Amino acid sequence: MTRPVAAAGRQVPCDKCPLRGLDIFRKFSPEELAFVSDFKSGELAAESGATLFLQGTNSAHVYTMLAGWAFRYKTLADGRRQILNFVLPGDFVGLQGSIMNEMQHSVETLTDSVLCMFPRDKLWNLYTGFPSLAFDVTWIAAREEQMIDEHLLSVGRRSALERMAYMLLHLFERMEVLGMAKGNKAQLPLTQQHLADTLGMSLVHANKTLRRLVNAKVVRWHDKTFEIVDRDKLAEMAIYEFTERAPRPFI
Amino acid sequence: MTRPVAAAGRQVPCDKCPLRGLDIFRKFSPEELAFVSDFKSGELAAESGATLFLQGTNSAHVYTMLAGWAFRYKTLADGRRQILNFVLPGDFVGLQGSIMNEMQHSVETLTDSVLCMFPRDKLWNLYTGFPSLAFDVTWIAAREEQMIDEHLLSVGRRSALERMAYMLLHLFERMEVLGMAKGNKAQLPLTQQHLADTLGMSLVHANKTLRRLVNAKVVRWHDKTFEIVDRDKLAEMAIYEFTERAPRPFI
DNA sequence: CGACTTGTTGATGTACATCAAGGTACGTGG
DNA sequence: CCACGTACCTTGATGTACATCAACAAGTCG
Repeated sequence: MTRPVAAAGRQVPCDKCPLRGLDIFRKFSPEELAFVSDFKSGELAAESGATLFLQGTNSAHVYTMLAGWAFRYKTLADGRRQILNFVLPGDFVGLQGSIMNEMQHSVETLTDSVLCMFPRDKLWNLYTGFPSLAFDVTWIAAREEQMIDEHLLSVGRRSALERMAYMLLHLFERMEVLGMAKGNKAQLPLTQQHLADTLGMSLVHANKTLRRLVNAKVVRWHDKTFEIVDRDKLAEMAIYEFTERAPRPFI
Repeated sequence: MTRPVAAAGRQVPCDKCPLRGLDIFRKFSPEELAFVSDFKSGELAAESGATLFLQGTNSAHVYTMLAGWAFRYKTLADGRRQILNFVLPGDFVGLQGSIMNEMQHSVETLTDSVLCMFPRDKLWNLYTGFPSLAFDVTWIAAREEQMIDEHLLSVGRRSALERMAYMLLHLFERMEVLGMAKGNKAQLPLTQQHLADTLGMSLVHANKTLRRLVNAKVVRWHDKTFEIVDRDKLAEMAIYEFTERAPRPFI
């Protein structure tokens, strides 16, 4: 289940970061870029299934996902698991553990992944030296909260079918802006068990709900290839409300 | 339903803020206090049932709750409502709308309330001038996320009875640290409809679930007075895991 | 080759929603 | 004062969306 995590030396310099080019990220000034490059202490290569953080512990590092998928989750004492959100390239991991003292959730990789490491004790330098970056950090925390809010609405008030439709569309749109989708297709490295634990339903019911979407010719999903066949219908089934994803406003 | 909101002139100076004394808040330096005093542009007196923010709009202000209760919620197009969290004294309201461009949730008061107003366009001064306060803002965002995470776990994976027990205990503990509880009693300004919309269940089922807790002599609740009769049993039913609530670590 | 993971489907049970009705307490205007 | 409306709480009857149990199929990996 939990496999070891290997730390690797530094490889991708921040000015060559492949994510920077995407227009969902604002442009950094040379000074910001220099600071971030210095802030970054290395890279972490984790294989699929690795536990990056464990509920109740703390860590000396914050990470950003450079390449790969992970998920945040919480468990109850008897093993019931709730997946809170998925971590895609560009997302923070472990911020909560650096701001508070202790992580209240766990994080596990879904694929072989590479993460950028930032030492926790230098986070304070970011706040004192680069308010624009500090604002970015808050922005990221607010966006994460926004996603969980919507997810909570789903689990609390949407039916299983609506929830499933919403989550698939939501994930697909996140992948699209990252350039991880090709047309209406994308690689989703999830099992149905992950989907079930995300949507707060049983594995069997997740399967049957997904089948309904497939039978209705709204989506396709074979091996790890996911395809949206009828996007409008999917959005309608999801009671989806489009929300603008503006890049953060300052400088 | 939605009643008007009245803005009042400034009344409570920050150095006399009744919340400051609570030990869940760190002490401010004189400089920080002076900045916050200047940042605060006035107070807002809202009566019970007032809509402070509406999903999809934005606002020129951020608020902190000075006295009173409110709740954050989202609705689906057909009216289904999910309450995301409750706002108690000391909590931020509307931060998301100031960091992002638009609020993705609504906020409504549960009681007559007084809020401190802070103009959105001066939030940036806080980041440039007072990194310690900027860090506080991020800390608050992280704490809010932590609460929603736990709530999502509840709605997704706890049974109705467990959820009810968890929420009552959680709210009671939040009130305790704010000095709003007397022994095992506290004033909860909620209706069962609010509880149902918080816990993602129907009003009828919320009533029956609550009755079960009352019949088991675990809690009492008459008029708006809530009482915990058997705290250990309530915690056990909630699958409650105690989490340290340390004040924020820096300075 | 068996052992394991992942997906699939039907049968059965149950936790929940929905519907319906009635109760108390409050207000209002007559 | 009563009649009326409204907000909130309560309880029983019925329906259904979901969970659980069980079995099997296909792929993969040692």
